[in-house]
Amino acid sequence: MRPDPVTPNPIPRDRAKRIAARVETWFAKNARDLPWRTSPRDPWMSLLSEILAQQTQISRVAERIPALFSTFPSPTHLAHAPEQSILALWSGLGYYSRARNLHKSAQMIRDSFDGNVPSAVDDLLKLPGVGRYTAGAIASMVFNQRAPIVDGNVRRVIMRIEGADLDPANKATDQYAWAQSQRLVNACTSPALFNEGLMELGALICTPRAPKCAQCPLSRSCRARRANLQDQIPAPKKPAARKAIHHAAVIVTDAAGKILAEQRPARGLWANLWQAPTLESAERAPTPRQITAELGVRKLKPAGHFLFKTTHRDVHFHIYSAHPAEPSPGTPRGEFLSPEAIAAKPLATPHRRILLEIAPATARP
DNA sequence: GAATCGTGGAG
DNA sequence: TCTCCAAGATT
Repeated sequence: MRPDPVTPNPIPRDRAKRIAARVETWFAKNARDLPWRTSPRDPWMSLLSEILAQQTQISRVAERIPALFSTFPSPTHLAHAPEQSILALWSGLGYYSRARNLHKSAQMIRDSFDGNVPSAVDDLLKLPGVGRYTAGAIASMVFNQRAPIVDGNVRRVIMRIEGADLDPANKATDQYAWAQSQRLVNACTSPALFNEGLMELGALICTPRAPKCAQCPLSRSCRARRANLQDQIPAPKKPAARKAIHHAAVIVTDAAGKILAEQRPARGLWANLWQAPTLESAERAPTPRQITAELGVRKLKPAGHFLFKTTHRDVHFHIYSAHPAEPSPGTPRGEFLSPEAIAAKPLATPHRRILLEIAPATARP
């Protein structure tokens, strides 16, 4: 950390009141127009937007909310729909466990909360996929309760105004942020206005890089600014090491032009999503011999390759085309589907390209 | 409790 | 191109 760290102290009550009032005033004038910011707020649309917003930029959430909310206008609608239907709408968003948890949450809301999104933090925490932040966000922003929230924005704003140059990897830093968030929300006038305003301030003004201190309503109270440390707080986290892995994806086309697709395992990367039959290897690319043996296909032909990067892996995709083995004893995992049926499946993102772009371009029998 | 879970925007 | 990280949660 910095050679001269500032000691973290609880925000005094009068300072907290002053800061909260400035945030509320600023937010009343500077709030973005977002689909879920209706008056009054719809609790279900708010929950949808909060789940979507986990580790996802707000602009992308705003794009997706209309389709999701019109397809599932209430928890009950989603509770009665197949899991695949929400997964399909989630395509390309990442963190697909959010979609599966949301489906379970909708059923829990239907069965245990009379179809209404609960308002108490303790009840919200019972919903799968709803953690401390999301529970506090719904309780405060929708139901105006004095619940603290800490997301990336709030953590950054608090650390800066307090000049708290703490190790982001340290668990104590998290506790510190939650404690300060609680003191601030205790001192504000409207928890709904203040909490959402604090996040908005972090998103628009107190940004990770090049914060717009000249426009900030808290600049005079900001200790990082006073010490010209706003660019060093918070300190960056260590990047996660990425591992290379090889996937051999095989486009199998039958005589009728249908394409083989299989569902991925329920755990791990792209859990439950669909893909072209795939072999994975940590060391090297699977050989044609391994592929034909494992997948029970014939006439294997190379059809391209590309690199797909995720946070933790560099996935080298080796694409092949092939025909089904005849007769069928070895006939592979998955099922033959029309291109239209495949397009409607929740596809693992790289397989969207493989099955919808590369497959039509490969030769057919 | 460290590792895992995606994808894309912004600089 | 490369880094950082986004309205975090789960195991």
